[in-house]
Amino acid sequence: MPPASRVTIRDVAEHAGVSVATVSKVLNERYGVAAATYARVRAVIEELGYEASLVAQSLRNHRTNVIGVLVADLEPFSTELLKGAADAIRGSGFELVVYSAGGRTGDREGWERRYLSRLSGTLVDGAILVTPAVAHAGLTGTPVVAVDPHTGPTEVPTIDSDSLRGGQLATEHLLSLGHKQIAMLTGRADLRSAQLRETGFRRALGAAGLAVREEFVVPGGYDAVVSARSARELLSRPDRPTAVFAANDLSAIATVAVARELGLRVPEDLSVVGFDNLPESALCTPPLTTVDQPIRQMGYRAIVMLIGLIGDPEPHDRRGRPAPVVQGQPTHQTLDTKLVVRASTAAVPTTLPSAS
Amino acid sequence: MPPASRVTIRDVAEHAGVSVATVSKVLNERYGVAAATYARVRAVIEELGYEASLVAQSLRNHRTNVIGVLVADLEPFSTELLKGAADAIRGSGFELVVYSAGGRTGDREGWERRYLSRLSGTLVDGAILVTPAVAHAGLTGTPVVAVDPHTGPTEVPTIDSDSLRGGQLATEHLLSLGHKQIAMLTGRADLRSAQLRETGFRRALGAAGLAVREEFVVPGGYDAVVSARSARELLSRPDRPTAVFAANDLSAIATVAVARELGLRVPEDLSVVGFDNLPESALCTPPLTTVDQPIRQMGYRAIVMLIGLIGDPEPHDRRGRPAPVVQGQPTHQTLDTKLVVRASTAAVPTTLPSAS
DNA sequence: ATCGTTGTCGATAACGTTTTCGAAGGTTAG
DNA sequence: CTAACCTTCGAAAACGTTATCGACAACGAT
Repeated sequence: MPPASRVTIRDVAEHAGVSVATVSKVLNERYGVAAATYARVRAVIEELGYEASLVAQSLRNHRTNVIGVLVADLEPFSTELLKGAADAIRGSGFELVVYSAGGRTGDREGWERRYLSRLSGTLVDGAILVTPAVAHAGLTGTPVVAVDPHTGPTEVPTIDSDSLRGGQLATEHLLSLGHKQIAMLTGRADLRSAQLRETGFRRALGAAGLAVREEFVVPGGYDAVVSARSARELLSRPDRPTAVFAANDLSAIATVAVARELGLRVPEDLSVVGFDNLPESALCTPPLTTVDQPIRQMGYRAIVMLIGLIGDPEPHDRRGRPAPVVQGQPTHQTLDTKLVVRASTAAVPTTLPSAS
Repeated sequence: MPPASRVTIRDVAEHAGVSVATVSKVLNERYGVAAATYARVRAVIEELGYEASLVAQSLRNHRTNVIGVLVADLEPFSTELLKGAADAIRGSGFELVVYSAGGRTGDREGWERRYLSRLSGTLVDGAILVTPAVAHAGLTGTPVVAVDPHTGPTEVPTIDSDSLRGGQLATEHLLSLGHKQIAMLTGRADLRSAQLRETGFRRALGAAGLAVREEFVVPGGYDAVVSARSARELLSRPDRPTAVFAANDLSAIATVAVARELGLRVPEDLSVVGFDNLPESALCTPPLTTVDQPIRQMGYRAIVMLIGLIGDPEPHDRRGRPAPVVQGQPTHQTLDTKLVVRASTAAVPTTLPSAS
């Protein structure tokens, strides 16, 4: 019982009276070891409690079996996504490292760039970028998939959801309730999803023959505190809107809080619809009408896609068996969004709230 | 621009006209390299965009700078803890791997055992066990700290919160509101925290001169679905309790849902107090009275303690400087709990609810 | 001149694996 | 009996680092 030094493949080899090469072969189920030897080595492995060093294997194999997830912060969206990723990782033979930048939103870009570059010669076989800010220019050959990517054209494999349609659904719902003065809290300006939700909003209004009042589309930044600030201004106006579409649930919840604080009842005096369908949005008061986005699914798909991109290690000589070559799955996936109506929206009051 | 093969320390050495030994020295800021050489090598590193291979370093140094967090599932508690851990990890030079067993609660013990054994010869320098089920018998010399550990005596360094006092606080709060028929949904039987919350409950009742009705303490398992089942039975009784103390917020929220479903109003007909103070417990309807447990803090402290246990790598020859030896910090920490009163509890109705 | 001393640097042996490739022995075919 | 093959195995070269330790030069002091 040597508690100090780890038991290595050499120890196993000596105890079994074979070479390390042979031990390695039985470990990897390679062809060319006699049944008797195989059994003996297996027994010694069991007896010594040997576990191969992942580090040494990685060095030799150029593959760590680790996937990195880069999130700016562990807010509800990332958290939910992480669950899906964890589901997908299970049994895949990969591990999950979580890189979180943490509170400081200022140097988000710098932080991402730094990690992206480190990513080159380092721990992970591939990475998932959650709501990334950077264009990830000149990446290092390490496979990457982005979830809800930044705006602008990108060659990076991507998972997102149908934000355009989602934005339309939300807005149409409000319109169908009779609302005409509808405001929007937009999302993080650098993300494509935010842009699309806003276009969805504008299109729906346009289709209904309504002009958008630019002073009614205010920044929310996918963030609770900036949303609260904008909501306060918006709802303090004498000609305040009767409904607001928030670009995500965090913003919507913040809006509800501000409304309550200003003495407005939701949904009687103000309808609010969010976007995301976080678990907490069903719990809050009132339960939030929102656009469902299959976040866990997105995390799951992202991992699956990434693993596909990483590919199998060369099957080598294990008695023939040509590599299956499963290439060719699509490199962009957009998942469906749908409206879920709960209690934060209601028909516009017949008596207009003091507007003209 | 060779996009294929990574740039290695040898490349840098050649470009700079020095040996790999020298490059390694400048990388690690070792003593004994001339200023001119240092600058030249640094320049080449920059130019080539060289990043040292963490894998090779790990192999050589016997240290991976990775910390593992083992969670059974990514429920709110683990998630919150993870945030604290992520905060603490930042700038520490370590990375965080998350191992999640996932839904399947059946083989929890088997899963833990498996990972614990793998942990021996593997990726991480240390690990954090969140609500572990196993005694982690004969661990491998890898430092480990447990958060909210299993019952029974344990030598493992531990972080938890004062569940005993928390249980008492919750119960005393209900008592002070005039409740006499108080039920409890217990937690996961294998966890010390669950046991202590129950003792706190019993002690408080005892101190108030009330006998505990054993049919009122029912299993909740820290789990929403088993709690819901127990709550349904409990609240269907003709002599149902007027208040219930749930061992965690998940159970409390489930109880509220069941109550609503049975036509009981919370808090008018039934008071509910939880335990954890999850973020969502402030959002739900009604906002939950609960015992606050500083979960993020616990995650933070766990990482700090673990890093302390791992210790600095030998400082070697970087020009003297004896190792500081920061040993001796306590190996068990119990954080304070406190009651936060919100809207799910109220005074017991003066007219008894049809009981004798 | 000679002898330490000091300052720089590089060859090299690890770290724990996996894979190649050739050697040794056994079997079968001619 | 020889040639060809197949099976089983081990020696050794990688993989990309870091630490040791000796070589070598320059220099001041005797």
